[in-house]
Amino acid sequence: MANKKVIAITGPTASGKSALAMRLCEKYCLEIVSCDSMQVYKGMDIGTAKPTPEDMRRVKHHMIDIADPTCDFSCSDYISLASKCIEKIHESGKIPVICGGTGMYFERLVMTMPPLSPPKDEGVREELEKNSNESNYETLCRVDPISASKTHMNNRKRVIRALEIYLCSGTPKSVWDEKTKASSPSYDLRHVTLVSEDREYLYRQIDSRVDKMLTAGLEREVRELNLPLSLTSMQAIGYKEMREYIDGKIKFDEAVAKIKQGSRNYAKRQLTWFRRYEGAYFCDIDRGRNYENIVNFLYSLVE
RNA sequence: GCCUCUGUAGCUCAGUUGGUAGAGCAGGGGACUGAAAAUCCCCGUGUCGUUGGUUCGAUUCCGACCGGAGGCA
Repeated sequence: MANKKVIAITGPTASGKSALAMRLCEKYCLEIVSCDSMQVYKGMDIGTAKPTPEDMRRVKHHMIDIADPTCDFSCSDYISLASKCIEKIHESGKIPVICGGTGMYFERLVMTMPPLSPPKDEGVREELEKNSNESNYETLCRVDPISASKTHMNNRKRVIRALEIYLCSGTPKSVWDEKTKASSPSYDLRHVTLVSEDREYLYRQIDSRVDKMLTAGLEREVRELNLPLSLTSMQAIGYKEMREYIDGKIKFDEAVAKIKQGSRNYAKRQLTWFRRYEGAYFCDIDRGRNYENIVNFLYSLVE
């Protein structure tokens, strides 16, 4: 059976992914599968640069507004839901267009890995949180030396996750990893990733987009959500800083500066993530001058 | 006008009892398998304000000058 075609548009924040996906989908009547860890949450619209209601009327979007921001939504949840969306779109004879900047979600989705390893266990995590980095890492070295060798001791979250997997299943994380690797990709993937050789340009785009979010009412949005910083959803850039401002911990100008800074740092990490896909088509946005070329290239991928 | 403090990496500042310097942030690179907009790792040569002097040797001590902050008049 021939693999089914999937088009993907990835890249750093503010590089123009969504607009390109819209152009493509409108022309060929395709559907977008958002690949964004924060656009899944309801009510988080301005700060996540979510597609507008008008956009969503014109083109069918999936994986947006599917979770409550008070809930934990994980990568695994994303994979199970998004892969079903892709399946349905294929059944209707269309090509899904994955669009977004969450590298890990993207990676696991296109590799169609079912969530194999055990889910998180708050109790186990709580226990492990009590230990020092050294002691947790020491345990991991004993129990799963392969994972230990790939994880830095200071990376608390990862060390704890690896231990959690072992403690909950009795099988080391590295063994689970091997199993998931064995499940081969089943899509005919056309992956376009946007890059900006001119980093300064990208950073300016980001700064001005943050200003637009502020004008559009980011502060009001965060006030209305009125959620604690401890939630995963409130760790989103723009939300955590506004929360701190609203709580009187920092000044408004400081919050704005931190949002811009955080977004720039995030874009850099995204660039690092997506740069490593050797099979991807890298398109330099070239200060926006390359836009029509990229559009035409995307069109060519459909045929 | 006088007195005191101050001038070190793009920014904020350490430091050298005289042997040409190091943190945080920014910036760059990287990792990433149920928190991922999260988390973590690696990368620091800069006329140590300018200019004289003392010294084997000055960014460090002394003088003058040029910036900046404060105090007294």
